[in-house]
Amino acid sequence: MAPHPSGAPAIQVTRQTEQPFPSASDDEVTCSASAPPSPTHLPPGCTEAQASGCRGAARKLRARHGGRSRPKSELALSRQRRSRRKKANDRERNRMHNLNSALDALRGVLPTFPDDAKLTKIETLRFAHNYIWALTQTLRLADHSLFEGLEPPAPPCAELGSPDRGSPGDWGSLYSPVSQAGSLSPAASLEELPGLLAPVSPACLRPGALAFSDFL
DNA sequence: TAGGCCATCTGGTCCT
DNA sequence: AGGACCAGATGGCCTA
Repeated sequence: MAPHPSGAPAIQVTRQTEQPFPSASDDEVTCSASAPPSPTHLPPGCTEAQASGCRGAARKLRARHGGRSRPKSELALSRQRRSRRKKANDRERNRMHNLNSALDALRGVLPTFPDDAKLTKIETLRFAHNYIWALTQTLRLADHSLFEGLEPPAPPCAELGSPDRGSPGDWGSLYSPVSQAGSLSPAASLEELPGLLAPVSPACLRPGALAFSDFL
């Protein structure tokens, strides 16, 4: 594995993604910007308020430009549209890259074998969901045993999924050191997980006890 | 070759 | 107005 060599991966999911693109110098407004669902092309005659939907917008535009319309050539308009599209595409690509980075970070904190095939996106999300659920259950069981001063309960294999589905995708590394090292840091209380988890589920660590697919 | 996964483009909608 | 977000479309790559 070792996707995150040292320290927890920093997942920076910001509402406002950085924009490597300089602010546009667009100086003109096309009708389509404020018009109702209009396809790619500017409705012919739109700026002349022939179309009822664009009338208000056209008037506003004229007002903004001091009452003087600035007709643009078809060429200029299309060039402008292309430029905007290109910028939007760049932003979208960047956004998806950020999303994928976050997904990679998530993969990094999920326990997998080094030779495991990379989880797909949907697998990663499902795995994470079920993994969190399993950890929660384990913590709950550990709390129980602490309160009652008893031996830890039986290995919660049943809690972790269907027990007897050992398969090529065996998943004995659920509580492996690799999975614990620095990867569970987001929640401070989780730093004690290794100690809590270890005694609780020895039987589940047996190869074959847990199938990777149990968490998907 | 079919099917799954993915990246990218695109237009629409919502939000600031 | 411009950016973020979303979903649909499309094409490429890979594997069974």
